[in-house]
This record gives sequence, structure tokens and C-alpha cells, in this order.
Amino acid sequence: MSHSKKIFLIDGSAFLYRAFHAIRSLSTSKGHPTNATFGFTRILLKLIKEKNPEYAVMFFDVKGPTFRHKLYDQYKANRPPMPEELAIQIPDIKKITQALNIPIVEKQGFEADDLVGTYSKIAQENGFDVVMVTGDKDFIQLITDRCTLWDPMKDVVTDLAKVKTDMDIEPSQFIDILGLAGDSADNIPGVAGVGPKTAIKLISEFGSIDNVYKNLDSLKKKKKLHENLSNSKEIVELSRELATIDTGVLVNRQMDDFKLEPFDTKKAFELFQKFEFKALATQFAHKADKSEKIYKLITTTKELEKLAHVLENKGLFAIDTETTSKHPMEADLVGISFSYKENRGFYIPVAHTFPDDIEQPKKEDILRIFKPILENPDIKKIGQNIKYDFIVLAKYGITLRGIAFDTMIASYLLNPATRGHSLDGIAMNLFGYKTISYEEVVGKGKNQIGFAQVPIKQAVDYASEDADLTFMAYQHFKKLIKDQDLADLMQTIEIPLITVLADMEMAGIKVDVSFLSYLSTTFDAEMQDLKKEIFELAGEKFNINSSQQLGAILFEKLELPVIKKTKKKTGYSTDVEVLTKLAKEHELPKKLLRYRTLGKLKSTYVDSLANLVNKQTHRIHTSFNQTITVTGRLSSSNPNLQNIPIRKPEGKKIRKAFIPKENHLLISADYSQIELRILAHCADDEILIEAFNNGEDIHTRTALEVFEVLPEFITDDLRSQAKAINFGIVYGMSGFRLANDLNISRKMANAYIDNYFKRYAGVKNFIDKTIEETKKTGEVVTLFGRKRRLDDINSSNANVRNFAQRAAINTPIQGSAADLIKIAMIKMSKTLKEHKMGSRMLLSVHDEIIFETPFEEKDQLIELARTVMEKVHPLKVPLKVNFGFGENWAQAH
DNA sequence: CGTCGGTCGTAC
DNA sequence: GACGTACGACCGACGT
Repeated sequence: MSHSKKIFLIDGSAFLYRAFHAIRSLSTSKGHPTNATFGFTRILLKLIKEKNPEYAVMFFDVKGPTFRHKLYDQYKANRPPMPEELAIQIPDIKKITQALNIPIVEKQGFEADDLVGTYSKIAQENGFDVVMVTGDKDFIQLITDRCTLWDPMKDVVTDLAKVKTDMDIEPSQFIDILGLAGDSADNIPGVAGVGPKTAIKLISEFGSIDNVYKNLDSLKKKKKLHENLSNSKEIVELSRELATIDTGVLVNRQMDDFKLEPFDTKKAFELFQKFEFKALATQFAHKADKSEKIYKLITTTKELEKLAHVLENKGLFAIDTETTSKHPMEADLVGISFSYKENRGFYIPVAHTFPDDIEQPKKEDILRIFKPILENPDIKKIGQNIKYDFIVLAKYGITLRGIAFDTMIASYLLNPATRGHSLDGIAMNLFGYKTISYEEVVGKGKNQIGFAQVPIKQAVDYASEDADLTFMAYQHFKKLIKDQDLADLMQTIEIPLITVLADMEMAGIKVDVSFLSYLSTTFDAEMQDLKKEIFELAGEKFNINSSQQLGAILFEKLELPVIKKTKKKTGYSTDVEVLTKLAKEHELPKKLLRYRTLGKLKSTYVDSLANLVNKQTHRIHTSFNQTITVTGRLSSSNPNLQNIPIRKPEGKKIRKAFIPKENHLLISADYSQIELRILAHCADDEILIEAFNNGEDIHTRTALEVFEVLPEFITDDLRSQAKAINFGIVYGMSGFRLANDLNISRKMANAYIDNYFKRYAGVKNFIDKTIEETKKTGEVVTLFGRKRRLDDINSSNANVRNFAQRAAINTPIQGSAADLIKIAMIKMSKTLKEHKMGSRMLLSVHDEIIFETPFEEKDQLIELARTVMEKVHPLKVPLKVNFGFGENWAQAH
């Protein structure tokens, strides 16, 4: 077997364009386009991965005229100039090529093609096999038994044999084909009426252009062709010359210059970070130098005391707990790690069950030694999602005090639009550091073990690293948070909120399990009946929960009218709107609607709630997530207690299952129209402010203004239409949507909106100003300085841009409301403690707080909560809180 | 057998 | 195309 060396000659310029057009839009969060860069990088990595080249070189065109322009002034004259979006990516692309250590060659006055041709020749003379990496057919002329063509995007190889069989020509004859056919992309004319097919036929028949013209007479039968050829002799010569790739460019590089070096991983990583190629960045993350890290296992009493002493003296450290569950209310402590300095970490095993010969310290000793420090508010603690650690430690009688910073929250505040603020991700982003993954330690799938079963030696590295990186991330984030003016928001709202939420999660809420099981049974009974009837109506059994199968029954078998398609156009829509319309003409959709309602309630609420009741507390402990939403709202999960039904009677039954503990009431405190009040404040709108100051019904007032009728003519229907308009304003509504909602014509809906903006001129002005400002700064800000970047507001895509515009209106309103209720919760928590109340806050549902209050405290609680919540922060309009109470959540509302 | 996108429906 | 913010159940395609 011969082992001649192989070199890859890459036509970089061709790939620029192909990558640019293959990926339509991609850009960094700051709006810098990266579509071409990404596509280019992908091709390059594919090449390297699949072909593992020993030698390679990348060629680019150089701006400016080439010898072809001198031959023919119209050369490439029809080409539009390179799009600006692409031009600005070229330096990026070159940087990446350099980081991957692919040599770049360019030469003034020549195209990449000519350099490929020249080096192809030189390489072969030096005994190399050559692969020309390009999608451009012109290169066929260069193919030899030692030189092939590879199109990496289509993964097609063209070699000598293929040229011969497919076209029945020698590669060198391909130039003559181009000469006859021309190339519209390069504005090379060729012969009129002769395209690639005719050209191939002619050349394969006659051998060359010369011979075609020598034998022109034999084509006389084909009159038109004969005529065109006769008229084009000069042009054909020119075209042929233009299509000829120059293989004799004067160049000065040696083959050895193209021997590849390993990637500059660090540089590549940094570039991928910069361009926000997350998967690639992860792939290129340099394993940071772990040798400088010192992680220590702490087991003896002496060591425990020494560590405690050091932590106390430092006055600031990161803490992380290892446990048996990711749900803190279910979790038992397995170990604790600390770090007070970068690259240092300490791990205290508490309850490992892996049988190794390391003796673990006694739990009582650990708690005794560390409790004073952990509970000392003057010793500052840093955590990554420290609410979790707070709850775990609370189970061991430790109240974590002095929480000063949470890296997860910092990451969130810096960019709330990012999904996920895990320590792994943060370490990657800040330091390009790849952490030991949780899976690496505990395995995954069915082989997964609990952290307690992890050998202590392994746990030391994993757990210490978490504390260490938390500390390091803190140092970085602290500065970033300050620089971005987020420190106030962090210190006065988000950090104090952590323990408030932890208390609420620990408190949980009691549920009437037997009532839930009764609901489950009755829902199920009705569903079974409906199911039978639906199958009879359909004439067959099918999966009712499958919208796809349902669509087939409704629209194909029963031939009901198709109202709308699903978004992806994959099928028929079967949502409520559609089924409600169909219900008028057929029983099946009617029954199905009922089935859906019950099924939803049963599976999403009744049954799943019953499963989430804690075995020890007999209550449901949701998680309030502080780092999820883009606007600053909280979210709730496991279960989500923020979307328990209320609007329809069957749904409302589920709220009856949420009950207070004995001798207590549930009290709901609900901000009235908080978002519209914030709008009134931000927009400084005369009518809105006046209406709220006078305590008017805001929807009625809107009806008066928009419909221009006298108060005595405002019907319930008009009021509810006005309500829809008010909602729409906050969400950045379109006439289309309003028309749909109100079942009126689009014209009418637009007229309402026009009228609204005429009357509420402050609101109109606020919307215009907000969008204008967002265009300049690229971000929106809430009353308390919470930020959300909206770079899409300058997008050239109207859909994307409109979306950003609506978000620009909604975010300050929704986000400021979130700020306010968070402050109210913090103040309420403090107030309840100061007054030594038996009442507890249990839940928060965006504009509502739920309390569990001893019977005798009811009036006091309401009075306190009213004061705290209504006076939470002065606005240009008063804040109003409505209270409800009762022996279940349905009554309290 | 897990993952993930699509569809649907619940809340504020 | 067409109103903001969430969570989650279920299906079905796809990959291991």
C-alpha cells in the first residue's frame, strides 16, 4: 500500500458564501451576525474530524481586480457587492481558522481558485495526493489521478473515474465546456442557447472547442446552434480563458508550511465563547489546570475545629451541601463543602454509606462546631442556589444567617433571558472551566446511585469544586453586578427574598387528600362514560389524548370542516377554539371538550397533587424558582401552584382541596389591577391616574372612554370588552387579536384601539418612548432596576422585531409588579416576625399572597398586610389590596 | 428506554 | 403572522 502524503486545499471564499446562505440568521445576543462564521466553523470541523488531514491550507480571494478583470471588464460585474452582514464576519472567520491552526494563503490579483490550482500542481509535483475542498464545479478541470474534489456540505467526492463516466470527458476538457456554456454567476457569456448539457455533448463528441469549430459544418442541421456558435467564436475564446484556473501563480510557500499543528484550544474556546457557540465552546473548554487546586477532606474533630476557626476569621465563605435528593424537602444531608479562597475547598462527609475505610466525623460534632458560625449573621455566606442549602440545614436545626450572595441569582440578574444558571454553566462561561459533572460521580440511568453511596474520596473533589467555583464565581459576579447597576436590586430584593421563599417552601400548604381522591373518582367516572360515547360516535376506538389521531377522526373520517391547521402545518388543529365551533354541528367534539376539561384537571392537578404530598409533613411544598422568568416574576414548580384553576366551576373545585391547618384560615391578599396601576404610574397618564385616584372601576372607565357612551349605557358586555382592551394594552395587543377575542371585525377592533390611544395619550406616549429608548439601549428596565436585554428590537425580521417591541412594553410593567410584590413579601415576613404572629405566608401567585392565619389573628393579619402591601412603595396612584378568607383556597379568593 | 419538539391547557 | 409571563401532561418521532 502506498502511503503518499495527502493535502487538503480549501476554497475558503466559496465556503464563506455557502455558509452565509445556508444559515439564514444567527447572531450574538449583542446583535453581531455569526451565521457565516458558524456555518464555516462547522464545515471546517467536519473536515478535520472526518478526514483527519496531516496537511491543509485555506485560500481566500483578495478584494480588488484580478487578471480576469483585465481580460474582460464585465467579469463578475453582475455580482452584487458582498453583503455587509457577511463582510463583517470575515475577520471572525479568519480568526477561527487561525485558532484551528489552518494556514491561510491569499495573493493580491488572484482568486482562491488560482491558488488552489497552483498549489495543487506544486503538491502533486512534490509527491502529494490532493483533495480540493470546495463545492465549485469549475475545479473539475484540475482533477487528475492524484487530485480529487470533495464537497463537504454535500459530502460528494468527484474523482477522475467519475468525470469520465458521468461526462465522458477528460478533466482538462471541462474548460472547453465552460468556454461554450459560460457561467452566469461570473457573468461569463458563453454561447447563446448553449448550457452545460449541450456543451458536454459537444465536447464529448468533438473533443475540444477547436474541433467543434473545425467541424462546424457538421452541425448545419441544427440551424440555431450552428448560427450561435458561428457568431460566438471570440466570446468562446474569452470565456475559455476566463474559466481556466491559473496553475502557475508565483507563490513562495513550501509544503512543509502546510503541515498542521494541533488546535489552539484556548483561543478557539475564547472565540466560540465570544460568538456564543455554546456547544462548540463546551467542546473546546480547556480543562483548567486542576493542579493548582487543593481540596481537603476534613474528618477529625481537630480538623473540624480548625476549619471552623478559619471560616470564622475569614468572615466570608462559600458553602454547598451534598444530599440525597434534589428536592430540598426530601433531602438528607450527606456532606458539606466550604471555600474561602479560590482554588481551595474543604469537604466534610456527614452521612456517606459507601463502605470505605475513611471514618466520618460524628454528625453531632459537626453541627455543634459549625452551627454558631452558620447562624452568625455577621459571617457572610455565599452559595449557588443557597435557598436549597438553607432548607436542608434547617432540617438539622440550623438557621443559615448572613447570606450575602447567590451566584445563581447573580447570573440570572445579569441575563434573565438565559435558560439555566447552573454552576457548571457559570464556570464554563466565566472561566472556560469544565466541572466534574454530577453524572460522572453518581452515574446515570438505571445505574445511578445516591450521593450517599459515592466514595468519600470522589465526593471530596466533586463537592469541594462546587464550593470553590461558587467562591470564584462570586468574585467575578460581584464586580459585574456592581458595574451593571444591579447591586441594589440584588441586595435589597433578591437576597432577602431567598429566606422568605425558603420559609414558604418549608411551610408548604395542607391539602385534603381524601377530597382529591373523591374528585379523581368522580372525574374518572364521567370520563369513562364520555370515552365510550366518543368511541361510538367515532365508530372506532382511538387514543383520545392524541390530537393527531383525533384530527384524523374529525376531519378525515367524519369530514368535519377544517377550521385551522397547527402552527407547524403538520396537521389539523383540535384546540378549544376549533372544537367549540365544531360542537355546534356534531356531538363528538362537544363530548371531547368535556373529556379534555376533565382529563386536564385530573392528570395535571388532582392526581399529581396527591402524589406530591410530603410523607412527613402531609403538606405540599412547591419550589419557588427565583431565576427562571425573563421579567422577574417568580415561577413555581413541583407542583406549579401558580396555575391552579379558578375561572371555571369544575376547576375551582380543586382549590377547595387546599386547606388551612387546624384552627387556622387561609387568607388571600390580592393586589387589585397592579399592572394597570404601574402602567398609570410609568405612563403618567392623566385619565388612568385620575380613575385610580378616584377609586373608579377601571374597566368601566375604559369602556366610557373608548365607546364614548354615557355611564348608564355601560353594560356588562361593554365592560368586559373594555377589560379585554386593558389586558391587550399591557401585552402589546394587535387589532387582529382583539378582533378575535371580542368577536368583532378587525376594522372595529382597530377603531377601538385608535380611540383608546386618543383618550389615553399618556399610554400612547409611554409605548412610543419605551420602544424608541429600547432601540437605543437594547434593554428595558423595571422600577427597581431589573434589566432585560432586547437586542431583537432592531432585528430586520418584522416578526422578531414586533415580538421584541411587545416585550419592551410588557416587561417593565410585569417586571415592576414582580419587584413590588417581592418587596411586599420581604416586608410581610419581617412584620410577621416582629409582631410575633402565628400567621405564615404560604404562597405567592404573581399579584397575590396567601397566608395561613390562626382564627383569632384574622383581623390583625388583614390590617397588617393591608398596610404593608398598599404602602410597599409610593406610586402616582394608590395600590389597593383585596382580601378574602375561608376554610379553603376557593373560599379565600 | 430516555430525550425532545409539538400541541394543548391552566394561571396571572 | 397576529397578546406578555410561566409549568406540565401527553404524544410521537428519534436515537441508543
